[in-house]
Amino acid sequence: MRLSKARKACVTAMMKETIFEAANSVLERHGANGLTMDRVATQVGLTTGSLYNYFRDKNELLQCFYTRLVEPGLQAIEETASTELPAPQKLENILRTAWQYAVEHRGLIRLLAGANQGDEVRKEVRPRFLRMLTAIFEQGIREGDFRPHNPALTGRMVLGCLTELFELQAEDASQEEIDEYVRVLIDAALHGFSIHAGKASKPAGRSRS
Amino acid sequence: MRLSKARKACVTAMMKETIFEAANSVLERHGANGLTMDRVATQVGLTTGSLYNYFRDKNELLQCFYTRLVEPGLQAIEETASTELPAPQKLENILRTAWQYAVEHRGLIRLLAGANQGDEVRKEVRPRFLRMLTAIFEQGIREGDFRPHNPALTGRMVLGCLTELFELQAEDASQEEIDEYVRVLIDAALHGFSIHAGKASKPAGRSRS
Amino acid sequence: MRLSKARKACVTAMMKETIFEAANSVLERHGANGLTMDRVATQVGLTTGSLYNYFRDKNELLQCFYTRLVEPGLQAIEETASTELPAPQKLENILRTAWQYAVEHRGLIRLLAGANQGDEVRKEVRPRFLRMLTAIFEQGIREGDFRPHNPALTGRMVLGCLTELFELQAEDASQEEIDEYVRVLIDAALHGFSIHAGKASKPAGRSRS
Amino acid sequence: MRLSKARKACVTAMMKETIFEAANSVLERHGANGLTMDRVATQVGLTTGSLYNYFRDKNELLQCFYTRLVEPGLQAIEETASTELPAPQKLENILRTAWQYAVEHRGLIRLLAGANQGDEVRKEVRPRFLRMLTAIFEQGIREGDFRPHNPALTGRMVLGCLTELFELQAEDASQEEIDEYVRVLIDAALHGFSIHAGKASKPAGRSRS
DNA sequence: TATGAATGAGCGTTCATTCAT
DNA sequence: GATGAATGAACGCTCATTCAT
Repeated sequence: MRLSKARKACVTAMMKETIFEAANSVLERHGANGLTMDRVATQVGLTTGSLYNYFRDKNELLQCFYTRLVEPGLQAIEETASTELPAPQKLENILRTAWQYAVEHRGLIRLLAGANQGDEVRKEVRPRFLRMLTAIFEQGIREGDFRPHNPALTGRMVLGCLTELFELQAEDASQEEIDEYVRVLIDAALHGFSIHAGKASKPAGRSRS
Repeated sequence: MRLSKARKACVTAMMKETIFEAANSVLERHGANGLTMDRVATQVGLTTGSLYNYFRDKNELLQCFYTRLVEPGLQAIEETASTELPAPQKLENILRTAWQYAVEHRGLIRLLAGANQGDEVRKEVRPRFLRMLTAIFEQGIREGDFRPHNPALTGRMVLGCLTELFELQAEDASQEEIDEYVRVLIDAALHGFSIHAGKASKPAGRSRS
Repeated sequence: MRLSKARKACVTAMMKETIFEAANSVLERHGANGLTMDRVATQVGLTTGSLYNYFRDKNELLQCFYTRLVEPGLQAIEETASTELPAPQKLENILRTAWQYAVEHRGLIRLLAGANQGDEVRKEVRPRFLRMLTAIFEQGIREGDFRPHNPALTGRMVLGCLTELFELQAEDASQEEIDEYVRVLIDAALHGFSIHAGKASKPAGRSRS
Repeated sequence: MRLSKARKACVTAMMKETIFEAANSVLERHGANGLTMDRVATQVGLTTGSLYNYFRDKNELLQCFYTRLVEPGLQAIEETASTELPAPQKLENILRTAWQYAVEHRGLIRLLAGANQGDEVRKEVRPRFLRMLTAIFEQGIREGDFRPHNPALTGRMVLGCLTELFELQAEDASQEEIDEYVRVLIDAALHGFSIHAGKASKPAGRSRS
């Protein structure tokens, strides 16, 4: 009896997972506004009504994206951000971690990009992300890695670039492209593109060819 | 007879314009998902059905955003881009022009930000914008203003930053904030934030004052 | 143009009336819980969605019962109650008026009897009716027509009897039966059924101590 | 084998009882329209599906209210009614018994008051109650306690007043109020409220014939 | 017999779209 | 051309009911 109860809970949890992944996949294919309970159900091979055995309502399913993806993702990233590394290194790590996340959960991005549906999720994610990036730029300035500037704005920029990174991935870019994107972004953040800029930092090689 | 025909065409065109502007205003107030034919009609002072005398369907109305806003906007920007200026200056001009556009057509941004509705429009705008930005970076590299790098990627980044600029405006940021954002962005593009960056090349202070 | 606008308003009003009557008839046939937008629509010969051209939502349609039936009905009855007649006569008039109303709007009663749907309506009607009946008994006591007693309770009783009157009508009772019911009710209110009633058998005080 | 069969039947019967009581309690808490199989199951500690081992469908469960509550209640009342007491006394006893019942089974009243759900139950209860009350009035008339009149109608009235009594209780009236209500009702039935108590108002005619 | 997962019909509601006038 | 009434598909959600295990 007790076993079966535990088993049930487990099965239910797995089902929630399955449904959630179905939602994710629907999200990937149809975007935030195309995320229909019906489509999700079909994707799992269920009827619409059955979903409600696992989620009280659509919102709870959506919340799931937050609980299962956003929250741990953000935490992972925030962990990265709370290391002792210098700001530029942190930035790179964060970008890579975020991108990694995006790769594994392609649907999430479309939800975050969506207009109506994931509003509550997005409302949470953006400012949190922004705060974190801002903090990193603050650190960079404080520690002398970055020139003084308004870190809230640069935080924003990186967020924008990150969004584009997701877009890149949505377009099925290769791993190499992604890698390069991150590299170039970090590089730009550090030295910009002015040719006079990195004289020393890029002693030879690329800069002149 | 021919005259009346011409007049008719003209009147129709004006009406389309009116409707389109109504849609724009609805977009501003209610966002992409709140853009219903009904609301548009009410805004113009027509009936829902009447709209279909001017636009085959909602999509065609949406297309209008492309024709009337995006297209001229892009053209303005592309003009800016086709001047003889050096790339960095172009970049700044473009950003300012784009931002100006966003200010004047707040609805457009909400459409582009929306998930489903303006998909086709967005599908057009992005690559074109991207191409242009890429070209500028190519120019900058060619002319020795920028270090060699993959310009398609930097174009993307700027596009991302631009999107954030729009977001900034959507949050009702002040003119000063916007200005600063653009300045910082240009600055970053040129020199990055590394404090060691231009050690010699930038002996004193900020690059842009 | 102006004419057509007026005409439209008129036509709309008539349609609302039609729909409302359909709702009424659905109510009669299927009871409060069977009052479906779909059924109403079918009854009118429309699609469900069309109803929403006339009523914002189901609740507004329900409100209509209050506005069109309950309110004027109660007002008519309250007018009856505010005349200069002695209480017993008022009582009779009220019962007759109420019954008249019930005859003309059979659905209303089922709504009032319903559990969920017409809750808001009923929440208004009962206390108002109760207050009125109570007032009449108060008057009757004050003017010496009725023996002193708790008029709130007798008000309740009459309300209960009235409900039964409606039930009677729901069972398709004949006019004669109804008439008799009212007569007997009035009679009972006045003299009760005790055969010894006025004899003097109750020289002092209450019958039951 | 036979024993186990009997035991089985017994266990089943007890389970039905349990479920029924759960339904009752759900009814009390959530009203007629809130009576869902799911809630009942939860209340018993079973699964929804299990209920169907004991009741073919929801209706059969509802029927149970008739068998277990209404039937014995009516029988108790009918017993009261079949005593040798004079009609007025019977009336009072019945009212008190009915009220007692209502107190003990608050759920039942909510079911009877509900619109759809308990329809079949109500369809049974009303006429039976009516018949009984009618019989009492017949007796009263026969034995000379009541003036001659149509007893079916007065039965109805008392039924209506009884319903209001239930309503009173649903509003959480105090025991005193209830008592007073019954007292006043009996009083009214006997003597009405006319202060002249019929002395002159009914000089001749009906009262004696 | 209990379970619990699944069903399917139904509800209220929205909205792009059509069409006779 | 404008109207406005009507449509129908879709959506989120509920709940009685079924059935393999």
